[in-house]
Amino acid sequence: MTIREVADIAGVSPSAVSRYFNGGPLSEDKRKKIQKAVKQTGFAPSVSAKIMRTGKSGQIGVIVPHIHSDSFSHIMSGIADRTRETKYILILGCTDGDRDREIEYIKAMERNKVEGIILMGTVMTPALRSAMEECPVPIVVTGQNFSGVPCVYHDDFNAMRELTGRMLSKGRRNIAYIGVTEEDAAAGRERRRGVEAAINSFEGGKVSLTSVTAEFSSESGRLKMQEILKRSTDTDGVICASDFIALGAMSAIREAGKQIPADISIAGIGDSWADVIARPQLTSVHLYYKQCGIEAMETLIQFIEKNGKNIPVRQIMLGYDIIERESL
Amino acid sequence: MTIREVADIAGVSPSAVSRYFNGGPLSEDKRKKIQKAVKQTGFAPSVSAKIMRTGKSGQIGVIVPHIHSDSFSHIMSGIADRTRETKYILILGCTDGDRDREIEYIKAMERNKVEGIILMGTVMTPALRSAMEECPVPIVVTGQNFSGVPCVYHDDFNAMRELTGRMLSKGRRNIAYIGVTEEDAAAGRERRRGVEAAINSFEGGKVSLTSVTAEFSSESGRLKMQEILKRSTDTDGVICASDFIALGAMSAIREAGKQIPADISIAGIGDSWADVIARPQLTSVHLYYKQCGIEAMETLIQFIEKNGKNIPVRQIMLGYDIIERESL
DNA sequence: ATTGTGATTGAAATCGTTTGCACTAAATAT
DNA sequence: ATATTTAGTGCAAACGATTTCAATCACAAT
Repeated sequence: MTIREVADIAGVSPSAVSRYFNGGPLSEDKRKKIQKAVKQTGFAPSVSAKIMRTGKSGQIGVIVPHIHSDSFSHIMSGIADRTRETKYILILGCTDGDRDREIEYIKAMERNKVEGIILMGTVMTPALRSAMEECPVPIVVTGQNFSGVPCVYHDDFNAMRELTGRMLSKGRRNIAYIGVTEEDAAAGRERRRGVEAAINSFEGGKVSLTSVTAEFSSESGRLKMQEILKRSTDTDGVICASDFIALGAMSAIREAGKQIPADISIAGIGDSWADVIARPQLTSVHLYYKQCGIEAMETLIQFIEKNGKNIPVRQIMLGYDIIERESL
Repeated sequence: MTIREVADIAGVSPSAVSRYFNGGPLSEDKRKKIQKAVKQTGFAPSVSAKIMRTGKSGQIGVIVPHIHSDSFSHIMSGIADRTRETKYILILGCTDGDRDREIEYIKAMERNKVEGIILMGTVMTPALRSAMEECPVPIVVTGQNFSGVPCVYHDDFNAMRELTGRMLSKGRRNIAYIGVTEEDAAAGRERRRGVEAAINSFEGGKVSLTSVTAEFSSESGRLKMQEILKRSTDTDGVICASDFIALGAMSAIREAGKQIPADISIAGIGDSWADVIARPQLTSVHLYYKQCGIEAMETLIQFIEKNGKNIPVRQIMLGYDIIERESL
């Protein structure tokens, strides 16, 4: 079924039918006739022909490291929500944590004529930066503050600073921090800096800090906590760079026969739904993941509609909420 | 940059360049020249022009109710994994549980010339069935056994039957079942039937069963469990239609001052990662979600390549593993 | 009666590929 | 030596929309 056939049935020219769909000048008379023919045939214009002619695809690409993952899937959900209110459709690329694939997807999406890309950021490499610079379509990054690039991210630094401050104010003085790789600027560097800032600026007495680096998993958190408990027996507070890690660390603490929070208090970040399942319930920081997705989409759409011109790079930092539960 | 320009640079005809990419007859000489020109210009053929001409888009649509959700995101992850090994790209439609949107997406994807669709099934309505029948591209359903439609799903019935049997064999005789709406054939009807089958065929003595229906959430599980505890004080075993529900129910049991599993044992299904976070750890049934996604993609590709002709409808039922933990 | 105005209208060009076809030249079979 | 295949080649016609442009028409103003 083509626009020509519909035109024939309605007794008008193809141009008229096109105008019917895209809103050019059209008499009421023909509008009616076309409407009838369209309803009768169930005709819908071919998207690819439209792309060909106009160069606009109505497609937006999303690149995500892992689609299962509390944070990414919530961001995704925000993106999908906002997308639904628009004319755009979503193309998904899942890298499974492979950095080369990230770049491949940018190029593949470019070839598919997406109008914009949302990249859920993890680590920024030089190769990625140049791929982004070469990319002719706008890219918005989530979860990371990549300099010079539009992005929507969380206030990881202050979230961790305040969280740590909260722990210090409850009298804990021998803090352990279980972080993640510094390659991840947001979850790695910023969060660690937040913890350190809180400790360095604390004026209520002497405080010690031991830091270790873990993977993004519960099991890794457990292992690292075991190490810490073996090394420094006086640890009385643990801050973790993710809830996964924290929940694993809780197991280790319990296995070592210590009470939470009596002997050791602990907190994570991410406000995972499992936090309230754990006993004691885990104190955490709520990050606005879904909102992050919505704002990213918003930013991208603005970029696309304004053709990326005369519009300053927008970097949005979202706030956070400390959710105090039993573990602190 | 078009195929024509590259052809000019390489000093050949556009046809030759096309054949270079798609593998028609081509002399080694020209192949070299074209390769050089392509590398030099970084040319990649326009996808939409290709779609226009061939009618094949290389796109596969995925319709998902909620992208965050342990089960759906794992299926999605399987789909993405398998897709990566193919020439296809993924288009995502997230319905947020809206059934009308499910149908809208089928039509929208059809318009976008996807070559096939994977639909993560929840409830099959007459409207959905007719939308699927009218759809000219193949559709594979996951998680549900829709009659006459290719699908990949789990053996919900036997999973629950065996799980319940396991509980009975540990001496529990007053079973409560917290299910979900029967509209969902897999999670609702099949799982309930499995529980009932185990109880009806049990020959080791008298067994009682009380059933209630909950939502798919932890909070709902907690509320329903409170009801049950109020109603029948002798309940000594609880089976839940999801891990979420079970984890919520555990809270209620604990709040009522009962011990798990001493007073009441409990089990769920889904093998969520939070099961091992909970105390006691929750017994559950592992379902092969990721594999489900992989097989769905596999089935769909076969359908597409064979043009959907002369190929019997494939309905794949995947097995399960009962993961016995502390709560049983 | 003539001209000007503004709204409709359809013919035709265009977007960037793929592919059927006709054709050549070389290789093989008769 | 001739006939037949075979591989390689480029021309030109699609694919199905949008959009420019010139033509048409009704109507008002001169």
